[in-house]
Parts: sequence; structure tokens; C-alpha cells
Amino acid sequence: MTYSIGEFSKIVGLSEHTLRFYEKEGLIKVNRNDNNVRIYSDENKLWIESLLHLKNTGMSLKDMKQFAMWGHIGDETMEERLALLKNHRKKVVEEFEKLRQSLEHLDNKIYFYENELGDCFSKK
Amino acid sequence: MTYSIGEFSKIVGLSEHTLRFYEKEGLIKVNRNDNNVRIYSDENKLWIESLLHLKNTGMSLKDMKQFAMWGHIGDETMEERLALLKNHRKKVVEEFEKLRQSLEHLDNKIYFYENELGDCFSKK
DNA sequence: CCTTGACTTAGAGTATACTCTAAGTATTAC
DNA sequence: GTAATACTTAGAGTATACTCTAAGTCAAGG
Repeated sequence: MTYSIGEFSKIVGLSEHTLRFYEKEGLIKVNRNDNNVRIYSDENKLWIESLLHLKNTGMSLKDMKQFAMWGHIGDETMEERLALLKNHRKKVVEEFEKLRQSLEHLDNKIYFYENELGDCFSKK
Repeated sequence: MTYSIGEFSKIVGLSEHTLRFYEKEGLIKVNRNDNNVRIYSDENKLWIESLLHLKNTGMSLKDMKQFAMWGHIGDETMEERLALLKNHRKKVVEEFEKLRQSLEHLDNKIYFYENELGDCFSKK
């Protein structure tokens, strides 16, 4: 399957502006037809979804750019990409643990407030 | 125990600039001595730590401001604060799950790269 | 007495990641 | 043939959360 920028925008949940911006930044390579119109493929879709996962873990555009650039070069950059991912993973695991702790703190706070207010006020 | 802004800055890991900024924004109320110098207390420390937990879970300054403002008003705003926390908790749980999934994705990616590169290249 | 550390207001600067506008052209679908 | 959708460059605008500078004052400690 192939998609126009408008269709692709809806599918991946990024605005056309953002898609062009990502392309300009080198995060994604997109084929064009004879009229210079962007033709997105399912491969592009997988790549964007992968990028969004990296973004979800807090990777900066700069690092995603580097990762994409290496990806476009080819197999000889696999080690670099692996190193980047492993390095990033460390930070994510730390962040994950911090978030877990802060969520626990939040739960304790909520528990405290509910006790203070008494059962009659506590909602589902 | 009480602390000057310099000491407190080191203890809580926020710059003096940021501490004054947070105060100006209404996130924290600080006592002053006769010379108008900020005197931070252990209570302030607990409060800041609480705020930083909320910040860790991605709460915006705007929401923290609202929460702090209600806190300063007193007990009659407990329900509002509880509602804000519960509402925020929902978002955090979603975010947490998203992060978990993205971390899983990252692990799969790393696993894939390590297989591609072969055992001789995989580092601890 | 002078260095250190505190205070003030007001506003400028930084970084990230978009987000949009302008102004003009081109192609496709009805 | 006109509306919708696409394209371009170049740059301006937005939001968040700091982060710092200027320019001046003030008070305590060695």
C-alpha cells in the first residue's frame, strides 16, 4: 500500500507539517512520484512507528536524527546504532524507575487525601 | 532546621534562580527573616520534594501552580486537590504503560541488532 | 572595610519541538 | 473549470520551563 501525505498524516497521527519537518530533518526518506508528490509506503509507516516509540522513551530529535542517518547509510553502521540504543536504554530504565516511584508517591498522596476526606467523599 | 537559599538550592537540586522563579509563580511559600532574607524550612523541603514527584510524572507548572494555590487556601480545597490528583493519575498510568511498551520495543530492537551483529560483537 | 551572599525588578535569552503563514505553482478528481 | 490536494522556500510564531543578566541595594562575618 502507498499513501499520500494527507492519508499518511491521519494514519500515523502526525500533521502534514510535522511529516515534512521530519523529512527535512532527515528522520525519514520518502519516495516521490513523477510529479514530485510524496508517496508513503508501509515501510515508512513501520519506520515512523519505530521513531515514535523512540520518541515516547524521551529520545531527542537530535538522537533520532543520528539514528536515522546511520540507518540510511546501511549495515556498516549497525554497531553505532546498537551502541546508541543501548546507551539510550540505560536512561530509559532509570526514567522508568523514577516514574514508577513518582506514581507510587502519587498513589500515597491520593490515599492520604481520601482518608482525610472520609469515605462519604471518596469516588469510585 | 532552616536553610538559606544557597544551602537549600544544593539540598533540593534546584538553582537559586529556579527557587525564586517557583516562589514567584506561587509554587512555594517561603518565610523571611527581619532582613527579608528567605528562610527555608524542612516543611519547604518536603513540599518541594512532593512537587518534584508531580513534575516527574509530567505535571505542568500550571497544574502544580493550581495545586499549590489550593494547598495554600486550606482544608476546604481538599476535594479539588484530590480530583486534580486523580485526574492526573489517570494520565500518568497511561503514560507509564506507553513507556513500558516503548521500552519493550527498544529491547526487541536491541535484541535484533545483537543477533544481526553476531555474538562476537555483543558487549555485556 | 571588603568580600560574600542575600535581595529587588524587569526583561532578555535558550532549548526543544513543533506549528503555521505567505505566496506562488502544479496536478488530479468531479 | 474549479475545488481539493499537493508542492516549494523561508521565515515567523508558540509553548514550556527555565536560565541568566543588569543594575542597584543591603547586612553579616572575619
